[in-house]
Amino acid sequence: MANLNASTPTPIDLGFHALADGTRRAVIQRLHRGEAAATELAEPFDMALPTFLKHLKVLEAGGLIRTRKEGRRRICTLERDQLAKLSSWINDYEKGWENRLDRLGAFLTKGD
Amino acid sequence: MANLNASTPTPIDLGFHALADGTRRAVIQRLHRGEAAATELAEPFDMALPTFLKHLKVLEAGGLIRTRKEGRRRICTLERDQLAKLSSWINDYEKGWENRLDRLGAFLTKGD
DNA sequence: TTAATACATAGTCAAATGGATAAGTATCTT
DNA sequence: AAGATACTTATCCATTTGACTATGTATTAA
Repeated sequence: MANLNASTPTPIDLGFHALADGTRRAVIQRLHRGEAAATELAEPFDMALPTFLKHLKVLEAGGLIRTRKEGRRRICTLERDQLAKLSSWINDYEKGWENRLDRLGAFLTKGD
Repeated sequence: MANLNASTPTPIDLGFHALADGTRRAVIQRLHRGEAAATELAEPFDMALPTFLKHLKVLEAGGLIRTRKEGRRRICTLERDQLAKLSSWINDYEKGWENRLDRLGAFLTKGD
């Protein structure tokens, strides 16, 4: 039977999921030194390119990177804000704040 | 075909994986206020007990909780060190340090 | 000592994950 | 204009995940 309680994963679910893999963490490390295109990022890994691109999508879904198209290249940059949020989840264990800040964020951006 | 490159997940893989689920994060929140038995922890969740116990195992595999048996109850306590390590992975992006500190830790505890 | 409590184990199942290959499109470069 | 480059999309496959039910075991309580 399918999971009837299934709800879409939250951004924080997706963020931590993205961090739960060595390849993806290595990409994050690399991007700390500046943005790069997909194939450049893929180069150190012994993995088919479509497989690697899936990792990039997981990172993007987790809000950890942003990507844009430049000509035929897809440039990836680190989203330091999301890294900070995930770190805060761990450290700010007054988790009431988490929800209040989330609602505040939703309020402040509701016009987008 | 099976993945021939498959290697066992690292502790940090398991740690972040454990954090990538709302039920498990709620358990962590709860344990910040003190240890508790499995069934007590399960009580707020609309989920069969064996399902919940699997979440506890994922938390334990991720090093985020420790458990012990007290009579028929299984008591769970938070492993703040592992939370700190995962947070550090995010914040200390001079990742050379990660490995050096791991080796230092191994050295300092090698007599245990 | 019987019954209730608190797990523990085993097995099933659908969906997601992480890998692959093959073939298509879009953008430079020559 | 043709070829090379850099993705992109589609499909496939084994394993893992996260849910369930059913049943077994070990403590405690009556």
